[in-house]
Amino acid sequence: MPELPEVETTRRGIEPHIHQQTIARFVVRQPQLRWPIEKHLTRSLKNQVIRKVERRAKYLLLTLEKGALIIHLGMSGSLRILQGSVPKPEKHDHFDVVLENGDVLRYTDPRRFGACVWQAHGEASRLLDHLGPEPLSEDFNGAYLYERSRKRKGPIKTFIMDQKVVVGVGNIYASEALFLAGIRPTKAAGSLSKPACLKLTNSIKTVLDQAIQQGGTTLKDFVGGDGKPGYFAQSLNVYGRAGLPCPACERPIQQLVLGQRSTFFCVHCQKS
DNA sequence: CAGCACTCCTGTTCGC
DNA sequence: TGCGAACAGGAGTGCT
Repeated sequence: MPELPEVETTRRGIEPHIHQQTIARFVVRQPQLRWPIEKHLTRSLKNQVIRKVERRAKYLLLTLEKGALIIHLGMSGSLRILQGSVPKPEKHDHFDVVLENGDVLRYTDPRRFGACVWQAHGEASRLLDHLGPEPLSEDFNGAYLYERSRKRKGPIKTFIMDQKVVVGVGNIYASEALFLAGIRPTKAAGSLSKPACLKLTNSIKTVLDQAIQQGGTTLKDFVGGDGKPGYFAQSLNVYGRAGLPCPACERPIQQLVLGQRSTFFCVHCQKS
């Protein structure tokens, strides 16, 4: 399921192929994603040049001349570059961005939790407006997390998954970062000490960095822009490993539900 | 504002 | 073996 590292992996994979390329056609086969794909895009994207390929949180931003195409991969989405003889679209291939040079950027998303929305230049973005800092930026640090979390009674795991607090930390990496920091996921966010906040921000950065370097985590069907899977799954310490031995102390990993999300941790290694 | 629960969807896994 | 139920999950939305 695409979290920040998977989205960044995708961005890096497609960027060299689509940057400064002109869109010849935008073909929509299934407009019913999280929000319907606007019909006018089929006409209006035509002939526009892709000026920038960026990422904000888990959103991919293709900046064109008149605005930006905001793409979210949801939990089962992927984007691939197709070159040469383009294979026939399959069941869940919902749209294609066809370039003038014949290459195709194809969006696939079985569960259709993803999105593709148009953002005209100058318009305020409902989607991007209220997002917290990027986890890998200097704005996200121990002091920031400490300050933001004061008086918050909810569990720290839920807190760091709140996109208004910090973006891009999804269910997998939240569990992994808390393991690395030795912090119990259930601990009230507001009760973390300053050093714990510093440790946690560093752990989040470390986990995300490593995942990006390994091309993301492929649990089921994630593929990067080049169609290849990620390799971070083999680096997971706790996620999805309920009952299996903790990599550090060999006691069984525990599982519980926080904020309606499965949460994994080690009772022995995550005491603070 | 904080903190929930609900919602979208389909592939996979589980229980009988 | 086959069937339906349960589960997974990002994050916007709406309610208390």
